[in-house]
Amino acid sequence: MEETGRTTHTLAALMELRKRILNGDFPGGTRLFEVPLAETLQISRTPIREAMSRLAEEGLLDRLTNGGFVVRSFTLADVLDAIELRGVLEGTAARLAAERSAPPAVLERLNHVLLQLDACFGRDANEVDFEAYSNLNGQFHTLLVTLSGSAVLQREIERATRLPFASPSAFLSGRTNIDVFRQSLHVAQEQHRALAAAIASREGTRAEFIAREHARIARRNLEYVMLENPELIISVPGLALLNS
Amino acid sequence: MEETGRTTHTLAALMELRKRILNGDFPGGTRLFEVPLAETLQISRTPIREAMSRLAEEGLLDRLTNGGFVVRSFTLADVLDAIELRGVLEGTAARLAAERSAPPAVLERLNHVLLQLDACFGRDANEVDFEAYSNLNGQFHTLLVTLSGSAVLQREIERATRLPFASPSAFLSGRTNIDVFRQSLHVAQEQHRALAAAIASREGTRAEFIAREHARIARRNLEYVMLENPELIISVPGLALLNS
DNA sequence: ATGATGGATAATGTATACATTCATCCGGAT
DNA sequence: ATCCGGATGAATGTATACATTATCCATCAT
Repeated sequence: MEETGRTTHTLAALMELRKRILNGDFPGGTRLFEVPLAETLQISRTPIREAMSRLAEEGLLDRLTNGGFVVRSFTLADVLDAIELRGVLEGTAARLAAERSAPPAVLERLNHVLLQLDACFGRDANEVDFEAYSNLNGQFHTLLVTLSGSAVLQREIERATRLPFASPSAFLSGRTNIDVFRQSLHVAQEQHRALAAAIASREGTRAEFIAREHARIARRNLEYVMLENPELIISVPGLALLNS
Repeated sequence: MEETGRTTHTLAALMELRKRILNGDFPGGTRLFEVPLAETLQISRTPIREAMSRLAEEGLLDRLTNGGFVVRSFTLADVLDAIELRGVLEGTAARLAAERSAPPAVLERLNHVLLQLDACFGRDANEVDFEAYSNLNGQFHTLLVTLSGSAVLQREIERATRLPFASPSAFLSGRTNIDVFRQSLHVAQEQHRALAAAIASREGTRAEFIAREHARIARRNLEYVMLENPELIISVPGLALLNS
């Protein structure tokens, strides 16, 4: 066989199918058939099956009762619930981090990220290094989960945030560098600070609810997109698979 | 091929492997190899792979980076966290049920189950129809999730609850009809009543925290087993795969 | 002695032929 | 006209041969 970039056919199919699904090439509810996909991707049915199985694990496909897969379909309510769910889970991570003594070394790293996030803002309120912020924001959320000290929770949070629109950086991609989003970053960063402070001083309930509210920024951004700027839908990762 | 009871080899392998894992035949961390399993189960590697893929989806197996699967291993802390996580998720379901107007018809069904649960208790405090209670308890928890009206949440709760020791009926199997557990049912049922009342009167926060506390009955039962009655470990579904 | 190297072995990855199942439609009997 | 039943096709299920890769161990050079 030819080299396809030093990877297995399964992984190639996985990435290609994921890309197409997130891109909206297959509307929600579309059934994916092995044979045509195998022909399209020029590989056999075996790695296609394996890839679809993993996409079901990711939550992008649903298994049919009598075999086969369909693209999972998401209503706006589903996406809002997925965001709320992330808030609940991250809130739990924050609470546990506060209740159980979070390791000082990791807390230190969290504060370091906090300072770096501060540095993303310029003197002018509208001046923000969007790219750097997005990257550091991801680090902050990862550290928060680590701080909880719960492998089980970490696993489920990673799972829930694998749906791109439920990820903490859903509205932070380069493609969505938009006034409204940029301005929300000041609020978000203040929440980051409060969250770190609450964890450091063992205020579990405070930490939990700050994290929930923090996730709701994404909810507001989503509502803005849907109601006032629908042409942005295609710019937000994963929103292409919103149906109806 | 021979008939093996009107099902596919994949499903047969799935059920058999699940049974063996939950039974503790493969200690946590054991790597499962396709070839020996295929020989043992008298089928080819293909359905074995498919079955293992689904067990990874269930959270019983972990994928290795370079292919292959290992039995997931759980520490006591992991099990406690899984129970806490169920509490958090069911709490969220309860809160949403309260906040969003739960359909009266479903609320009615919840109250009906509540009455049936009451009927499981005899005049003597120690007299409980354990089997019926267990069954109705499952219905109650299912209805609670339905009441939330969130398909996304329902999906994740079903997922989290697929680990048997994190299920609402983990300590309610016929094999664990034990004084300590039986007595906890009175407290549990009082929480069921309070939960239904809180939802009916739209008290979201109250509902959320009752549900969390409700899950912690399982935590207490687990601690009892571990500390005071370790020989019961094998009687509680799934606890066999606790390691260390 | 130690580290690199290479090959044997054993595992998963892949293609493909064939089996089975399920839905659909057509035709005939009532 | 309607219902039942079998043919048909298209889909997944399964077995298996072969390809590829990873790992371990022996061996050699330093």
